[in-house]
Amino acid sequence: MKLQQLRYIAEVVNHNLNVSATAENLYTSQPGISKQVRMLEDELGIQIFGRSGKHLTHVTPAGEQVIKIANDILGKVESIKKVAEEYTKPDQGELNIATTDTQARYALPQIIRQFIERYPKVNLHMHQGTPSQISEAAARGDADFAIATEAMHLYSDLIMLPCYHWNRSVVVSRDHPLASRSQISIEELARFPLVTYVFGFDKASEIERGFHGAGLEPRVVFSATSADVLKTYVRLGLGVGVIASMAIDPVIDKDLVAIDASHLFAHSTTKIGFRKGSFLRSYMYDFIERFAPHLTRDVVEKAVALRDAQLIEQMFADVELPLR
Amino acid sequence: MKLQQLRYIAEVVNHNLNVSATAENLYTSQPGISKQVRMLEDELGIQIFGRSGKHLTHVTPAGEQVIKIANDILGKVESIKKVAEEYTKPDQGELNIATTDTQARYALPQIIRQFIERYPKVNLHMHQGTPSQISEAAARGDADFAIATEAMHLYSDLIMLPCYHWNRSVVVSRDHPLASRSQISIEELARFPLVTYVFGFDKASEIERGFHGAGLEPRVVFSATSADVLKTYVRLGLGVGVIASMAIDPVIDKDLVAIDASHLFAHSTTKIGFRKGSFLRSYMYDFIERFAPHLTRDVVEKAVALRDAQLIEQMFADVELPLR
DNA sequence: GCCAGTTACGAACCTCGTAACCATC
DNA sequence: GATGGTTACGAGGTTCGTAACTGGC
Repeated sequence: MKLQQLRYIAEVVNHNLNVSATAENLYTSQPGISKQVRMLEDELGIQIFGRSGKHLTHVTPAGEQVIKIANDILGKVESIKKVAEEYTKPDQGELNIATTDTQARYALPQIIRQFIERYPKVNLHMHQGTPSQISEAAARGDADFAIATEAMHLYSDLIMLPCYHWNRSVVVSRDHPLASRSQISIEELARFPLVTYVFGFDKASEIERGFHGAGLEPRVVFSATSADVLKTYVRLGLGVGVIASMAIDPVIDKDLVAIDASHLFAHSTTKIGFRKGSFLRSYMYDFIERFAPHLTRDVVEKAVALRDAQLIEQMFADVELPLR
Repeated sequence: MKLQQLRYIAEVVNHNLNVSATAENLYTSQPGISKQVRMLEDELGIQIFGRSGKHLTHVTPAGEQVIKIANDILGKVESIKKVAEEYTKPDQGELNIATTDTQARYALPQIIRQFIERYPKVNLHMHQGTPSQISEAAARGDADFAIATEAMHLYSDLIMLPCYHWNRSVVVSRDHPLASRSQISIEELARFPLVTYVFGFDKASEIERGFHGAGLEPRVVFSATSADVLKTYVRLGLGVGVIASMAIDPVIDKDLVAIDASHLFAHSTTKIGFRKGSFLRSYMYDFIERFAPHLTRDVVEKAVALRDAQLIEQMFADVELPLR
């Protein structure tokens, strides 16, 4: 058994069992992978992939288990490399952050500015995507951190730590009937067409819950994943915006009126997640603490030791999180 | 980085940094290992081993971390092999049990007889040793199971599950003054020279505690690790034996008198332990359940998911364990 | 001077890439 | 016929063992 073989089977799975595509992605030849995969199967005496003729059609049950462990191994190999780099290049390395538009645009810039000032030799890469893409990137090891609000709980391979609560605001243009109001009821809001985040995406569910709790059905005429896009359509008069309060910039958005809606919808919690068993560089701990000051290295290490999502939730049950 | 290199560094550590001995043990050449170790160090850019001249003197801090992860990886490589064997040879394989004399001699024979009858193709190997040797064998992966009463908690890499409680008996020859007594007090016992397990070994501490609790100091004139040895010296009239009740055979030991001492010393708990993250073959689950019927596969899997020793202890807090 | 690790070198083996071939859609 | 996997084969590199060498105790 070779590490290379484990890499190959893991990557073949990541490429939907397409060996040619895998080869291209790994800058190697297709026959090479094909052969190593079969050699591993021969050595183990089992089929990892089911085949119809020459095509790989599915992963066998035995294969599922093997691939799961192979991914653990490959993650730990990366950990060894990171341990070494921690000694050879203390303040140098990569930091891959997978997150949503809103976080990247409104929550992270301050932190990242400070961070790159402190760690000029750390190369920072941002990966944007849907919450599930984000979580998967972290679970696969493509990203060091996943920062998002929802869907993260679906990946049991991730350690997730709560960072902060946030609320929504209703946003309208200055000439809108609601513009003069300082407070709005859910019934009033329900009369207007809404412009808000894509349902099922990041942060929609609390909005739905807010309306349903009052026996109302929201009328969403336009939805998108990015607050900037939403604001643009609010400006066009398409409807009333319901967006994260932190996504309202007093300068840029001075042509809009924002009305706090924290009494209409329950707050959401943004979390930071990373792969279980992965080694965190010192600067990664530092990043976490800059992003969420209550998540000191000690706290993070304690949470890592717990490993279980429910236990970690309990650990933070009585911690007062910041509100943004 | 090659798996072979990880194997080498792990084995060099297991052989007290003696490369020649490692090479011999792995049936390979000393220069081969030496070279691969340095190649790995070069690749990682760190020293794993500290050297004075040509001798390896110690493991560096970075090395400690790397070796820890390397062992995880090697354990998972074994898991992959076991997964494969679970499919290719369902009722076939190896079972390595590390345990103490007493368990091997009195607790296990029944179970093992049944087990080899059910699984004739499983090769069973028993490794005897002190509790710490036993735990280490399991933690290193040399043994699948560690079965012992003490010292197992020192190894955080092990999952330990409680199997049964047991008590001690006072054992004397038929002509001894105590032979006619049906019950003994701690004060009476303190008047006689004792023959019992080596202190610090398996099961001594509860005996010490029993005496100290009454403000007494036991006078141990002879100690050994094996109940059979102890009984032999009781027969010679060297002293009064205090041994595990299960180590008294009504037939073989009919020349001795055993008096229950469960009211003098708190019971001990025998545990079964195995390495965290290791894959357990079906027959291994079966073995556990035969040895401790409350440890069904479900229960074991739940405990494995908890991972933490304290949490596992809580899990069994209200379980009534059998008494032997 | 002995023990233990390093350097040097050659044989055997393995990995990988190219090219030709073949199965499935 | 296009896509994708297997077989065949040769070049290049890697690993491993033997042998000679060298630094500590």
